[in-house]
Amino acid sequence: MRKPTDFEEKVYEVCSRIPKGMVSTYSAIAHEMGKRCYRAVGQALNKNPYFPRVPCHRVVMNDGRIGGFGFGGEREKIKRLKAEQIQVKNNRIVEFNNKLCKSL
DNA sequence: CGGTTGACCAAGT
DNA sequence: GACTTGGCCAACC
Repeated sequence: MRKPTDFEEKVYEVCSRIPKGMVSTYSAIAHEMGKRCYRAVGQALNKNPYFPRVPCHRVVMNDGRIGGFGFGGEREKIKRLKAEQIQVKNNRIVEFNNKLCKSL
């Protein structure tokens, strides 16, 4: 396994700050780092060496879509989200604007 | 050091 | 609604 870069560590750190029952977006995390590297954020989460520690399933697209998930695919991600009272309908977060946590 | 690859985004068709 | 295009940025080869 490769050692995570500073960039990736920052992504994991920010991601771990997302409160339970809330979600954030790749764009928001990138913005928190003062850059627009939303794609790189996604790649960092795909590797995600700190799986249980970092709740990467709370990170979704800017439109409220699910996006992807390395472990088990979107199905598993939706399942995990439902366990935190975040409901997903037709591949979209229900009341996404209400659950979204933009400031970390 | 140039080209390809993504858990992306926005605008156009 | 879906599909395509161009842009974006770090990691990888």
